[in-house]
Amino acid sequence: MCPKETDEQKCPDQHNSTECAKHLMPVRDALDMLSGKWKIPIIIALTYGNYRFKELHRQIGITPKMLSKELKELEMHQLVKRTVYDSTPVTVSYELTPYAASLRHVIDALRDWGLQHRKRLMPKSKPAA
Amino acid sequence: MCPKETDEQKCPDQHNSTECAKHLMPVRDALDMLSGKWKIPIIIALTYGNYRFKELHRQIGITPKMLSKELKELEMHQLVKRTVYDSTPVTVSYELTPYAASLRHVIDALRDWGLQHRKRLMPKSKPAA
DNA sequence: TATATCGGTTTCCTAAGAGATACCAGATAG
DNA sequence: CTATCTGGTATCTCTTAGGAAACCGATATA
Repeated sequence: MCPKETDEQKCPDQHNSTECAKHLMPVRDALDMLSGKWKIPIIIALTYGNYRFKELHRQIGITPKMLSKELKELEMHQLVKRTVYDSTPVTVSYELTPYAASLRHVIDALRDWGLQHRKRLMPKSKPAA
Repeated sequence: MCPKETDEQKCPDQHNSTECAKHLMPVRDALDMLSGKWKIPIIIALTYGNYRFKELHRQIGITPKMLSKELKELEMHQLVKRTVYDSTPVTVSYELTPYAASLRHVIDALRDWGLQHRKRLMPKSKPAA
């Protein structure tokens, strides 16, 4: 999101496109923050407490490369705080910032809709095997 | 989502992984329905009224291939209704189903968070140029 | 001296997402 | 007879997301 906003998306021509961008852009911003394979698992893991890098790596099964990338993004967006302890070997702890709590409502909305949608589309099949 | 659920995601080992999947899977489901470049633009366009295929194509600037794919998915998920009129040439109209209204709350939550997040991260820069 | 730990980074690779372009059949308008 | 409209498909290409594996320097343990 932040670096540049050349993201030119068109829209129905009832409304001019800046008007439309104003509707789309924030949704895109939020979605960019949550989509991808690992953001939600990481955030949910961190709601249960602080974790060190290798702990996250092992526990959610993400490769170090992805984990490093995702954590950097989350930190840039002020959702995660990174703390280095100069123990030996160094340990680095990751925790959610208080601001991250603001995502709660969004994630809840997603989960609620996802739950009822699954029920609607597969009424009697396997209940989350 | 629907076809198969082999999507094995791990999770912090405080909770067993089925427990954790129960948290993650619905969020994934919802996110799958909304992420990607075109779902939201299409849905928002259709909230302003019915559109024919070529109209959507021209107005939101999506290629026919992608549009076709996205509309099929939305229809499969009962969010969009497709109606064929045997005028000449045939016209096909797409509209949101009443069920699609259930997404309203989710999209609003995303937009609200996106708006305040943008303000937080870029307090005084360009206001959606 | 060898091995393991820590938090990453680097390189290589594949699969998926997405764009560009051409094309189709049927009918009508010029 | 040709061009144009419709709702799409098919093919080719490029870009991005993501995984696998090896590696790094510093330190501790065996």
